[in-house]
Amino acid sequence: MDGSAPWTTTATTDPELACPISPVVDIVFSRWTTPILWTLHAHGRQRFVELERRITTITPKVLTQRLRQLERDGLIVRTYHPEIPPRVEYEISELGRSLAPLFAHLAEWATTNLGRVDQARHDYDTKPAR
Amino acid sequence: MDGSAPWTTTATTDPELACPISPVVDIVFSRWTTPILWTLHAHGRQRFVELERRITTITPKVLTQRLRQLERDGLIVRTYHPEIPPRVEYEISELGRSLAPLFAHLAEWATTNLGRVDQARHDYDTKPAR
DNA sequence: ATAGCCACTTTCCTCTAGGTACCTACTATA
DNA sequence: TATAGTAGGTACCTAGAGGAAAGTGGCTAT
Repeated sequence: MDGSAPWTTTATTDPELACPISPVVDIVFSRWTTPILWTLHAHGRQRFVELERRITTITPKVLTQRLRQLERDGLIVRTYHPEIPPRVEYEISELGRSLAPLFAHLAEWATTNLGRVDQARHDYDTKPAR
Repeated sequence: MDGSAPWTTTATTDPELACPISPVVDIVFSRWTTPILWTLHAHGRQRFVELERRITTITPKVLTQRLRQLERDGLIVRTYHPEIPPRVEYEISELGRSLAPLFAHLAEWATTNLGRVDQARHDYDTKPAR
């Protein structure tokens, strides 16, 4: 590995993956994974119902599915307490925590540039003069 | 806006968007947008067929759809040359270029942590001891 | 005795991104 | 005449993600 920027390291070689970040996108940036990770990071260790209540529009089925996937990928840790009633707690793992600066970076980009995207969309839609 | 980290600025207020980066994810991280942006950044201004050849598995229909969306969002610029045969060139816009450090960051995370994800998956799959 | 809580699970349904395949108009080349 | 190249467009179809709603089991509170 040389010290050049990641941008320049990719040749045309890879057949399907012309893009080294596609795998990360699959793992981290599906529709519900970012809200879950974000909520977990923002509010710390939480139970199922807490997540359900904070991410108001998610259904329990999908929440379970995403949590299982995130657990399998090692991004969160699930702790089961065999009490009555059962108690389960979810928290971000060390690996998941390593995404924090990335998310912060993303949030920063959002605050400064989301307006430009809206503007671009408006411009595109209001001048159909080809 | 105070100077606190983006992480801490989100309360439970937002109904659907418990997560400020969801909009960015919708715009930038769909299945084909990252390979397209990556390829455009890595190889500079390109024509339709060049993109098609580099992102080997994409179909022309989808490539058109994604390019249109990226153009509308202001992330790329499309230049039409009314020649014979017609020539069209795509390149990253300034707004799109502002994503570069983010992508580099992502690529870096991928190289250092993707192996851990694989390991976590393997661990999860090979110890069904609940 | 009924209702409720928790953490899901199950079934069924919808919706859309993406895939397949073929088409357009024009020209250069063989 | 036929083929290839260019930048797509169009119609049809499939698969998978996600939504809606109800159920489960064990206990507790009223």
